[in-house]
Amino acid sequence: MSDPPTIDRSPDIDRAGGSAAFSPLYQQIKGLLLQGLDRGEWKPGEAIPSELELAARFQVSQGTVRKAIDELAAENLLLRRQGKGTFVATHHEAKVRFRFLRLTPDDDKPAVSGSRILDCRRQKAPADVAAMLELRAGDTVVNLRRVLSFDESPTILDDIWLPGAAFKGLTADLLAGSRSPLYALFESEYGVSMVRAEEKIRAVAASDAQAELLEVPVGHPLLQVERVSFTYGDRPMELRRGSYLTERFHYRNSLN
Amino acid sequence: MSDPPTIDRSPDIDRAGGSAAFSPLYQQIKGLLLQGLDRGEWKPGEAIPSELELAARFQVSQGTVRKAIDELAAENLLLRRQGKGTFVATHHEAKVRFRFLRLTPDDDKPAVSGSRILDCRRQKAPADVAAMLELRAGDTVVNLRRVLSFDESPTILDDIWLPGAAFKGLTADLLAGSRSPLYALFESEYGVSMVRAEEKIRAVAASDAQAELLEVPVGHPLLQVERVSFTYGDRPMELRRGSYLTERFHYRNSLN
DNA sequence: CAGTGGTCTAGACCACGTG
DNA sequence: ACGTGGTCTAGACCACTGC
Repeated sequence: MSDPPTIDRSPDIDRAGGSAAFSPLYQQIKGLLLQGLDRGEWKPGEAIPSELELAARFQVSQGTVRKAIDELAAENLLLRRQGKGTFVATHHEAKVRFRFLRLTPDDDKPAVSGSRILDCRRQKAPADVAAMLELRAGDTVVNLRRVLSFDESPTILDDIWLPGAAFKGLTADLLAGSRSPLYALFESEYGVSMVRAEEKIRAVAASDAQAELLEVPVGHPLLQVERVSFTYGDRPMELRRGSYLTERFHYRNSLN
Repeated sequence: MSDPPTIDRSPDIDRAGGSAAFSPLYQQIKGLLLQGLDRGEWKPGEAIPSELELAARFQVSQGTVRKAIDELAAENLLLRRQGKGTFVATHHEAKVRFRFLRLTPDDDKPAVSGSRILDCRRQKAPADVAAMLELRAGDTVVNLRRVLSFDESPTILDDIWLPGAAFKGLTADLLAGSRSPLYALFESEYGVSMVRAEEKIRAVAASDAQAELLEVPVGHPLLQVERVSFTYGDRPMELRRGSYLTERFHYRNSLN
């Protein structure tokens, strides 16, 4: 049944090169939990075992498991709900979605949104894309382009690149028939959970193509957001280049 | 000496309206520590008392103090240093500064920076500024405008508004003679610690005035960042409207 | 060596959600 | 009534810093 996984309880002796790498127990537990998440042992939205159960499985105290879970919850990988259990975060919840969707209406109106797929094709990765997704030159990628509209007016242009190996069978038709956000679909259909992202933001002038799609003059200022998204082992799984119209929307950010 | 401050240990009975507001002990301790920080009992850069000392003072266990400090450290108000103590965060450390300075060179070169003060005057707050700083219409504010250059080329235009009451005696001369970042100066000279900020980001076209100062054509795309910064009690203490040139720099952001 | 924060444990009890 | 996470405690020991 529960083979207690490999845990190193040695208190600092017997390590290569003196006091090299000291890893607290709870960090090791955290690592084991991360492996479980990565392996899909517990799926997004599901509950993980209770703290006492994990403590028994890993042969540590409840407090140690608790501290491991605390960190994963702080990183938004897990979600604690008192009285119910601890759940794997999922992009199907609005709360998680808002962490990645930073463009918001100036007046906080709801705004009806629509997505139009321009293109969805598999091809060899351009050099820059391959580098950012940590692929080998020539590996296959999926390139997806779309326009998002709010209240019928085109507002976001997305140019998305995904590793081909992980997203077999992703087609424009499949996307068109989906009402859920992209990351939710990645999660449910391809088992890829986006957990963290890095963005680089610039102001640029709209190109001819962009201008036409967004229905603004050429040269119109656009907010350009280049995002790399990561799954569980800090493995990059998406490169997204977004161009936003910011006349009635803005990108919100909090500095803590 | 140490009057143990008011702490409510009642376990949920005797509260108005049933199970209204339950506040754990460690949250109350956190509140007391926040008050101490706000009052300036411990200044930025200084150490706060040790966990054991605080536990004795507040009549709780070390673990409870620890949990309070953990949260304040997670919010970057305090900084723990093993073996040394727990310190009040300060904008004089590079680490803190980077949390608020998000514009970075595309190639991570150092880049020599310079600041030129355009203007620094006291005046009655415009309505929008008053609202965002939670001042009364007609209260005095300080308006500060400056250009920041990197490697001699003007890159950032700042239009900064501060509550006049808290920043008495702030002049262009004083600013010109300072080599430290603005927030470090606010901290040392005026006892105002910026702790958190909210930003709204847009792409806009450069106005005549902006174009001239940044040495670009009128209409050139600029990244416009409107920031409200807060001190300890979530009290807004600065409104900053920045316009950034993003040809050789970008605004970096992490989504967690 | 003393003092600080960091880890780990064990146990008691509370608050919440669901039967 | 039960199981979950949440709080609080007390004590032992470890790791880091500085005298």
